[in-house]
Amino acid sequence: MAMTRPMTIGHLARETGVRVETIRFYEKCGLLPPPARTGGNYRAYEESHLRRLHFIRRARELGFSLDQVRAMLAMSDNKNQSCEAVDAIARVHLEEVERKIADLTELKQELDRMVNHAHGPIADCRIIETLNR
Amino acid sequence: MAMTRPMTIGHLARETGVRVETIRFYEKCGLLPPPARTGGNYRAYEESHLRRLHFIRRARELGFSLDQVRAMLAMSDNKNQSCEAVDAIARVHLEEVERKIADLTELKQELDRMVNHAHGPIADCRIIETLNR
DNA sequence: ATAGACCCTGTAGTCGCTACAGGGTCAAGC
DNA sequence: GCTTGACCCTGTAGCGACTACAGGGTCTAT
Repeated sequence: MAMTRPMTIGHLARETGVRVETIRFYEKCGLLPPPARTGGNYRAYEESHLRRLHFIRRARELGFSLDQVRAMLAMSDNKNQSCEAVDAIARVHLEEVERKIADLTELKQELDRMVNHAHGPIADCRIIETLNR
Repeated sequence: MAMTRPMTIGHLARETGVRVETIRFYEKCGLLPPPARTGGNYRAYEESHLRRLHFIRRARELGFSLDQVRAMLAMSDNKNQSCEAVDAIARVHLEEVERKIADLTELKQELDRMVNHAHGPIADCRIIETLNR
């Protein structure tokens, strides 16, 4: 019988770009279901794990928190529900991102002002002066 | 003799907008020097602490890490040095901020694309689809 | 004398991993 | 059959920058 080797955690890691320790961490905190084990107690993954981990990785890249990812996964497992709840999560996250961009842009302006000045002795360092205001 | 009351940690907190616990935390990790103590073992702060804490707060608001703040404080204590090192820290930080803005802007575009689509059953939810790619 | 606001120390929790320590398993080469 | 080295296992501790207790003590006003 042709017995293809089980997919190990290392395979999954290389395939998805998620580190081995992180995969175990995702399992521990309930994001990735515990896979079957081989005789030697190695984790043996299936295609479904691969897909789920890809999903998690992509969502994380997009800055969703693990809680948000968890919620979205639960919804996508529940195929007959409406997509509104997922949309709501994405919208909240989008707002957070927009707020962060605005904050950082203000910050950048202030840092620009601080940095673009001549150097001298500490006593009249513009940066320290600015921070002391 | 007129004995003004010592400045308590609560005063310092109200004055600077830094929480009491955070002030103690800054002391523990060496950012704020340990003040004198009253008979009842309360911390009794001086003007210098107030100034230093203002500095820390401002730098934190501008997104400098505690390590960066520590370095800048050390330099500003050392008044006869040049200001170049402080400038270098600020420049590195500015670059980080710029990179973050760029990343978040890309992110926002992708989220915009995800969110601006009609709702339907989960089965053809654009968001989940996008995350599955 | 007592209530209530404030202060103290020390420890554990948050988030999302990362990095060990101290072992076991497996495939290939000799 | 034995060894080497790559891989896997569990469990725990660490990061940064706080935050939130628990279990006490102090100070001020009534």
